[in-house]
Amino acid sequence: MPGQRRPATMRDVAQFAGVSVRTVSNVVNDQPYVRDETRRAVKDAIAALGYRPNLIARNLRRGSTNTLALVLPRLTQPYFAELADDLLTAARDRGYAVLIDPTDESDTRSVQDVFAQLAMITDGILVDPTHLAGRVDLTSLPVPVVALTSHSGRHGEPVDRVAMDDAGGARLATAHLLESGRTQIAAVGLPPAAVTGPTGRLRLAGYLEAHREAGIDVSPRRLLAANGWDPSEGYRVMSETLDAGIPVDGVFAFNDYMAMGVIHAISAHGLRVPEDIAVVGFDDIGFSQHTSPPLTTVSPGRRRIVEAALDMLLGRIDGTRTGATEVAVVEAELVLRGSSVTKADPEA
Amino acid sequence: MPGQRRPATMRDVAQFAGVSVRTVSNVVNDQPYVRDETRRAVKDAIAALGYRPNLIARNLRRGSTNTLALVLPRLTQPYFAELADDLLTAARDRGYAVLIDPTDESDTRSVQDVFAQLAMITDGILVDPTHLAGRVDLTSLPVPVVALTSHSGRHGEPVDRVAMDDAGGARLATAHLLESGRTQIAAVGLPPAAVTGPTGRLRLAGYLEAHREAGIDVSPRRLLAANGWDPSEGYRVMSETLDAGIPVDGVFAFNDYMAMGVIHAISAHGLRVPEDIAVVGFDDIGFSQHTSPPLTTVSPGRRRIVEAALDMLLGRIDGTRTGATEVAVVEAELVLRGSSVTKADPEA
DNA sequence: GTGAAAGCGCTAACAT
DNA sequence: ATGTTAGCGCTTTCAC
Repeated sequence: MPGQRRPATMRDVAQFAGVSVRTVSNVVNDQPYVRDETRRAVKDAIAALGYRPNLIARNLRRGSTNTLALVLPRLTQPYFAELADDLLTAARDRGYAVLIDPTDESDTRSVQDVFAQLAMITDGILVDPTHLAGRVDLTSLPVPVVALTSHSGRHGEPVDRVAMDDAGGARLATAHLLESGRTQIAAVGLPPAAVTGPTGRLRLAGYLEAHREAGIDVSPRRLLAANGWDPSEGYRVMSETLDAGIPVDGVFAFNDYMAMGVIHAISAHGLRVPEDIAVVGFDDIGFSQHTSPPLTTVSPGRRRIVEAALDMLLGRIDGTRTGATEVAVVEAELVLRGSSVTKADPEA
Repeated sequence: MPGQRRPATMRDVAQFAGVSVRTVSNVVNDQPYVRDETRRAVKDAIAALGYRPNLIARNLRRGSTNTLALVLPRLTQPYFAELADDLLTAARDRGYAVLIDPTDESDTRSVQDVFAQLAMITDGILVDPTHLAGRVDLTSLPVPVVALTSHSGRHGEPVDRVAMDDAGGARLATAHLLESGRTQIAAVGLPPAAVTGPTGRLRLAGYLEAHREAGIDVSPRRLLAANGWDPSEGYRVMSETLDAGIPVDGVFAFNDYMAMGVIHAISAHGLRVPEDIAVVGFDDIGFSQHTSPPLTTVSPGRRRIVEAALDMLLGRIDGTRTGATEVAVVEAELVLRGSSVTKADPEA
């Protein structure tokens, strides 16, 4: 345990420099009204004493902490890890620290308490609310909240939010499979996936809509439920389907992570991707470029989502954004890769 | 912007309950010396006013924040994401919030400042120091620090640390390949990988040692440098090697994430894993169970690393751990999967 | 068992 | 342009 000496306070600096604390504060906070000479003396004193302003005291006084909270289920979902990474970097570049709070099922705390606590120690909260469905009232917190949600299309939302276009993206993915001649397309990731919520419903809706537009029937045997959106479930569900002899020539997995397991199951059954079964995922996580074959997927525009959400939140915090809650929808994009397009068939 | 009313303070509660703030504080902090009757009255007042103790004020007074910091390069590396996830959960279960600070090359802040700031707003810091090599002095911070490092074998470390057994794990991985009859084993991930540092050196050392023990020569043509430990580099490096016609029948990739790219490159060249080339990675990230084929890898004992580090750090914080710095080494384990073992050949 | 009051280190209103 | 001081909301020493 080093650094034993009591850290220098503002008073120490003032005394050392022969000025008042007021002046030290002015210098530390780059206030204009300080003579250059005085400023210099104070800076010297600061350097001499190794003074650093106590941020907790500043927080108490100012009532703000320069910290944001990010609430999400688990970082083990690569999409969330990459989302968090983007946010961490973006927030850091704007001078904010980020507290990440994992609130999945293993969490025994009261969700409302969690938010109340976070509200007290941060200036604003970003939250992926899908897994909290209704267990928390985000409207009565003392700090602004921006939700990162699915695009439900509803209006008059209780909090600001940035939505990805789940249904639109799913439609793109499915239409792409249909256009390349696939007609027996499995959808992987329906409820009872504990944490699916609206996201799963919307991606299913996009899948259905694409079929409707193409005039192709959907078989309930190819609507596959998963208990969680991870590779093991993708693997299990796909294996069972193939074992059952259900014909499948394409798969739309509701996320990339599951798609990994799907591809694994397909090759374990001696079938080829994409020749026998084409696979498309959702999320465009980093891995997807380097599966074998690389995964065609829907990019939800993660970067833009983070930027938009941060803009909204900081706008609320500094008061430049006022008035009714806003909803921003970020468009999804199809990223074509080898898992859905054969080399001989790059017609897309 | 809801919740307009000024939050109730301890004084409000005291007044409402007809007691002094001292008593309210006693009740809030579960101090013994309060009459049951009084306690009840205070609790009622708290409920009636919706009082919540102001954590910032408490922090200032107590000089502690119940928050830890985790400093690492990027969450885009799945190993770090999973490490962070483990820590977040473990810390949450012990009543600590976690601030994650990404400090990679894109960071323009002074590393020393970053730590000084974090030290001010947290009770302790966990850091993966490999990417900070020497740019920071962790010994003179006002809070305890525990480093999550490679096992260099050195003693008299300046800070507590928990090390994974890089060299031992790499030896296991390589020995496994050699024992299954591979003799032309590429090592993927040598410097100049910007962020490699000791980790890469140690994993290389294990690779070399296994060869020495087996009496098999190492060809420098199969020591492959990477610019970063991600799939695209694994892909590039492996492709170039195969294109150059360098004979390879096994690969030890210094992490799983690169191994994804390696496998991709191998199949893109029309070769099979493991029949033509066996592949082993390092980290045992979640994905590795569901690549095609599943990836044999070295599990560094991530969970145990996190638990040990948290124990150390909290021990220093609450003073139950004192004295000289400690080093804990967590043993690595080989996890056998399909990328190194053919079905016909499960001799391991 | 409870009350009064000091003070954590800072910011900013009020002085001059 | 700078000094003096109140007070952010809490914990805790000191009284009783």
